[in-house]
Amino acid sequence: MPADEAPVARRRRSASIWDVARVAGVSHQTVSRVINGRARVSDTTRAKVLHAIAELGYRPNRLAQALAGGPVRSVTVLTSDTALYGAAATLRGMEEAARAAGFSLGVSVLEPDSAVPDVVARLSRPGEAVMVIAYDSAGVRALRALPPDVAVTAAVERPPEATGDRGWQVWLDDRDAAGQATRYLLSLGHRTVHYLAIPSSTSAVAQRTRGWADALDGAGRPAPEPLQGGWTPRSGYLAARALLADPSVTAVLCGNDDLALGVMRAARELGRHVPGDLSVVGFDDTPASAYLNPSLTTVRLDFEGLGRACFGLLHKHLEPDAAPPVAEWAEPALIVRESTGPAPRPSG
Amino acid sequence: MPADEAPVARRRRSASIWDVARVAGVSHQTVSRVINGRARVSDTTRAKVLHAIAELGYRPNRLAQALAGGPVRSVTVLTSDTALYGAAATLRGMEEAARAAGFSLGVSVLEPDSAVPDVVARLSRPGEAVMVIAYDSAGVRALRALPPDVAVTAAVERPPEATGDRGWQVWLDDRDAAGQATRYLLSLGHRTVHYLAIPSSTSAVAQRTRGWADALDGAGRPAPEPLQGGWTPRSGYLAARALLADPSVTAVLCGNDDLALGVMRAARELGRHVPGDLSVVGFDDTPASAYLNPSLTTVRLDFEGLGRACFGLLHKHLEPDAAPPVAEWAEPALIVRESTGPAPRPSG
DNA sequence: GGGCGACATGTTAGCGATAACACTAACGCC
DNA sequence: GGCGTTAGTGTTATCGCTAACATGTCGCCC
Repeated sequence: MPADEAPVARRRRSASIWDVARVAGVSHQTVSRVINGRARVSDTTRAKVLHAIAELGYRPNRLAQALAGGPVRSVTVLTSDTALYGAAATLRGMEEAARAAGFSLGVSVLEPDSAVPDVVARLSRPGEAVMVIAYDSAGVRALRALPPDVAVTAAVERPPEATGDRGWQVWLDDRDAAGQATRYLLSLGHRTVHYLAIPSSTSAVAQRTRGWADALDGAGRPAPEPLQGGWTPRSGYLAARALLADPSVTAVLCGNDDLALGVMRAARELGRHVPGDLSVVGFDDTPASAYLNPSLTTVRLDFEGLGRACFGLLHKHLEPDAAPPVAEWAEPALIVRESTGPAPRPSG
Repeated sequence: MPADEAPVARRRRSASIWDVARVAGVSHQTVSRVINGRARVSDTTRAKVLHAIAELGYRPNRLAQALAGGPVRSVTVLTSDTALYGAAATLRGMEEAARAAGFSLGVSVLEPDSAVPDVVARLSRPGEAVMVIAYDSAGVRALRALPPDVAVTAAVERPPEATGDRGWQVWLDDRDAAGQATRYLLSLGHRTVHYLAIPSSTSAVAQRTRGWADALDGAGRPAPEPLQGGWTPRSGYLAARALLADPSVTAVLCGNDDLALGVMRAARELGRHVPGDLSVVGFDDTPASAYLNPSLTTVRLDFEGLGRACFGLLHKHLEPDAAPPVAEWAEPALIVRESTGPAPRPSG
């Protein structure tokens, strides 16, 4: 009985390298050579094969290519929350660079509590190439958990201690920028600067916190206890409701722009004018920050460039000869806008 | 030369199903049975195999699994600009649902000008499962270009004309919400409502535009020509600089929150108070919108739910028996905040 | 006690490609 | 003419896995 007549729609198998070979009247290996172009094939043969490929609508099966030991050209990104600007922008940069290099990208999101074996199980094969966006503790944990047989580079919040690790990690040197922002606020006459931190990725003190504290220290100013915030505007809002009860607080540096947004909202509700009574500085320079009311003074961070570089690093390791040199990314830079101003004159 | 150490995987071939079989003293097929759990294996044998797997740190190679005809459980998402809130949030929803179902997700970003064959070439194998985020024309083009052998579902801006297509597309029914927002503004006493549109995905009139125009029509009000905006705050800002020169404009409905942000900025610079002189409504309800100054009246769109549903649909198609029913997503809803208010009394 | 299922397992044949090697024909050189 | 070289092509093995079929081995029933 012809199987064709079955009512069930049969999945017409699409063309394989063998079909192309048959149509072109050559061996499958010759087809492979034409596809990969790394061995010599005569022009007439090549033309026949290309013709057959077009006729059959043949596309190489990447799974089979990879299995058979061909170059893999696919990378998995491990990241935690893509709702966060930094992670999302980094991912964009990675994607862009990967696409430019002809790599395809897989994305796997880490839950705050995802177990290590789970993470490892997501990788599709041994030797898998991975990039980790490790700005928070989930990312850092995942990075540590990766088995030694995976090729990995990472975008991290702070430079690793071990020098051996530095080669395959990239980060934004925002310590300096945090200091710069702090000094800028002091120069406006603020007695001190309060810091509302984003959650840190490790137990160590974050770079931004360090930069802020060092700048205060350098100026001989008291460094208040840094406040621990979250990532969201809401979290900044809640923290600021408490913080701004203290009238001596006139300048707040925030770990990201979302926190700063929440802080400005809280200030408004408490009748504190920004920048008249309170100066606010953010981190990230999200696209919205220039349009806020008031527009936000912030530190521009080149997450996309970092993402591109992270991929570039990985590419370099996977294909040392083919990969272009790893591009630089921009240094963090303070962007002064409307949310900062001279310290208020003490009333009375 | 210590730089070599980190990311490059030690090329020691990792354990295969054969190694496990040897260690456990069974055939490789029995190992396959244990892994997939869909055939009977005695408890003692299973225990031996599991022990061997643990001992060797064996992980199945998904490429080989897929190639050999096993279930594939991986999906590629085609999207254009992940910097846009709608696309990013949809992607998050898809990712979340895919992860919950044990699928892995590939992401491929469409350039505005990416050629059709390019897009098709990105798919890793025939029969690939694909989701398309088709809120803009690049997405719609990609959707149309997909060859018939790929399983595809899509999140689209507006319902397809052909009823046959409806089964595998999902969309947010925002026409009604646009009407609701428009009627709300009219109820505040505004004579009419201007509309600043996001770029539309097709040549047809977008749902939001329809909803807005219909509401004005239903109220017997003149419908001004809709303004064509882009996606960014800057684009809203520029459009509004021109629009707000006309003092009769008292209410603006914007195609997304970013445009609204730009409009509010322009209003401020032009000395127009929001909401006193000008009411502004957005679309999306981005996380920031509640914290803006003034906080933004907007239409909440459940992009994440839509993304989850889009995956659910695909899952249903790929594994009709195993897939759970496709979850509902929330209806668009108008969220009234501070950026809208009574129409200004005509001066003089 | 022989035949028949059910169960548990092994064996073989692919999936669609690449790698390694073998082979053929044309060419140059002495 | 003999012989090595090289370009072009075919043959075979292999990647790690699953599907389909083959092979035992029980226990059960007539």
